[in-house]
Amino acid sequence: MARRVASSAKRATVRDVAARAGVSPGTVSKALNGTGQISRETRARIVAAAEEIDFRPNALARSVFQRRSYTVGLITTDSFERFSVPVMLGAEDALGAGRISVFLCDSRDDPVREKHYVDVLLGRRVDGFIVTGRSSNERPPLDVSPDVPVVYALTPSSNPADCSIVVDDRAAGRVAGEHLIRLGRRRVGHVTGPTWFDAARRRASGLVEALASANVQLVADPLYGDWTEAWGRQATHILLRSVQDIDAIYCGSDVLARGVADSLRELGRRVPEDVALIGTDNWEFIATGARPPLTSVDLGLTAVGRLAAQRLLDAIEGHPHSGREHVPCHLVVRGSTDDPSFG
Amino acid sequence: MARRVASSAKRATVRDVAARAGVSPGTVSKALNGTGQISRETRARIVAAAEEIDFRPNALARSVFQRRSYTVGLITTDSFERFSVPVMLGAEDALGAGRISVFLCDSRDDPVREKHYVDVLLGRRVDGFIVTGRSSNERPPLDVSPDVPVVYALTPSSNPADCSIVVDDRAAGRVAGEHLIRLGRRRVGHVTGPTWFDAARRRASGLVEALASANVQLVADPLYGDWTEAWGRQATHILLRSVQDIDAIYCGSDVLARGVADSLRELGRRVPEDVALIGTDNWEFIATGARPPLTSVDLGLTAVGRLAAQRLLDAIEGHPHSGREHVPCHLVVRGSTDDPSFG
DNA sequence: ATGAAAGCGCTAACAC
DNA sequence: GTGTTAGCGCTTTCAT
Repeated sequence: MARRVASSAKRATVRDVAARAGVSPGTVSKALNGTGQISRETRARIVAAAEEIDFRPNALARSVFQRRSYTVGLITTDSFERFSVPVMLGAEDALGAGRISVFLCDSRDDPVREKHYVDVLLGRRVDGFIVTGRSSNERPPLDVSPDVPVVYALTPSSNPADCSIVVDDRAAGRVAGEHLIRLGRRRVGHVTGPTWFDAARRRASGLVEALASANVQLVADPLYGDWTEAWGRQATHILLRSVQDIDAIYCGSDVLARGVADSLRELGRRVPEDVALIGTDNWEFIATGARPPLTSVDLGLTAVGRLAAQRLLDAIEGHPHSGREHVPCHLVVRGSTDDPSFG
Repeated sequence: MARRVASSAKRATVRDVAARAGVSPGTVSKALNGTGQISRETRARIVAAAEEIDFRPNALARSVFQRRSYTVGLITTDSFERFSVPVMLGAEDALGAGRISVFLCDSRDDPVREKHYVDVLLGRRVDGFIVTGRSSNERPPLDVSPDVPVVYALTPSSNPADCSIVVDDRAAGRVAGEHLIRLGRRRVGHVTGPTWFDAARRRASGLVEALASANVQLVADPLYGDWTEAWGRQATHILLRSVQDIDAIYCGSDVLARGVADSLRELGRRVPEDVALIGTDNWEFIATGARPPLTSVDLGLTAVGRLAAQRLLDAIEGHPHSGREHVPCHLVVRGSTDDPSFG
């Protein structure tokens, strides 16, 4: 007693149930799992006995010889920030529905921590891993034997053969551009994050592409900066100073778009009447809090997580996927492009 | 072969190591765990053999008879939003350091889902649970047998005997009030969230208390509304219309404070020169993005998670804690109260 | 339809 | 020091 820690209170086992129901342990197993042939009556007796003593089969013992734990490791390099969270949510949701439990690991972008987590979880015999992070930039593959399924979500593996589920940044830019063209805007500017974010460059090229289809060019080179409201404000000043008749701005993030919206208002331009404004991420909180609420491209982060989970389950079942897969994005229209006077 | 799914590739066992090192399985166990007496030489041989075949002990098998899994369940009622995330981060951090793995569960505030998760994790023989949520409001206790340790983080159990780690909302209001008094402000207003948030009411009373110590009263009743920027803006108009010489506003959240800051600027009041402004939460992103950056009360959410983990570990070791424990908050001073001209 | 026995991978107690 | 044995809780042949 004194040698046992508090948590290890003995719980009911198949043997207890067997004794109570007057059968053998093997029979209990069959009855409760629906395997083998059991008479209707004994099964009822066994089920009753199990409930009476609150029997809960020990999943660990089962996993030992099933060679499967029905658990997966979810590794985020990025202290679950704004972007990894929806991904994790989607993954957890999809896995939980399949009765798979999820181990949460925050590697903090530290390879040593990551290795540690992988080792521990391998010891726990996880069936696979989902790896996620902050950006669309590539990351080195997880260092595990090839027979352990791994799916990368949001942040793809640098090995193109690995299964990676990512957002479609290029399409995001395109969707924004097409919307602006549809609205009849022709003097379009672009404000975004740092050039070393693949996402920023891809969104820009998607935008350029969409505009080109309508024979429109950006009024100025994309303004690359950092992902802050302050840069959004500053970039607006730069843009308006150099371009007189700008009538639309697409931003690489909602945060940037907020900064832009604030500066536009202060400079006397009306949104959307004078300048239509589109953000990216569809971060509810930011988009709806802005004045006016922001039209934004939703990248489908939750769907990324959900799909990653699906692909991982497939791989675990022996049907691995390979290569990168893009999740479609979609536009969410709000006041910053939806001019009520045109309604 | 065909009957095995991909993930169940056979991994090395103690027996394999034993064969390779020319010893018995029992000896391998002792050598690798540092138990029993083993000659320096054989141990070296065993360790070498283990590494050669990449042996990783099966934690599940070990847990079966150790009656401990070294895992805990982390249940959030709240799709890890802004408030639960730092808590979870802190918990994961503290537990990971103690070689405990964390199961992530998003109950979405649905009792049925919660029960499901608890059942599954009990089957996995978790050593305990941490339960977290969005608000400071009480929640019903988790429905598990009393010998399973549970710690509530952020959202306390309605049973006061349960171990709950919470933020100190009253102190938050007090800290803000004391800071304003120290700055020489005497005409203080308060804008906050809905009355049915315990946190809102407690912060208000803490503020009132601090002001009272300096013989100061609020210039108007606290303005209760919702936790949005829009309400922050609206409340500012209300306040300024009814009170002429207001010189400070404390807000129940940073989001509210942002709305207030925007309206103050637009109404021609300078922050902090004319009106000092304090928010709550210290949400980096919001606080630093505001103009000027917001002074804010940091509630210590990460510390809540970390402490909850610590308390849970204690309980698992047989030293349960009982009752509510408050984590101290602290003020983070930024431009909205820090008038450079007084520097 | 049910029971007995063997075994998953690991460790602890007891021999030698 | 090291090997042998038994057993954690569960499942799965194989008898009966």
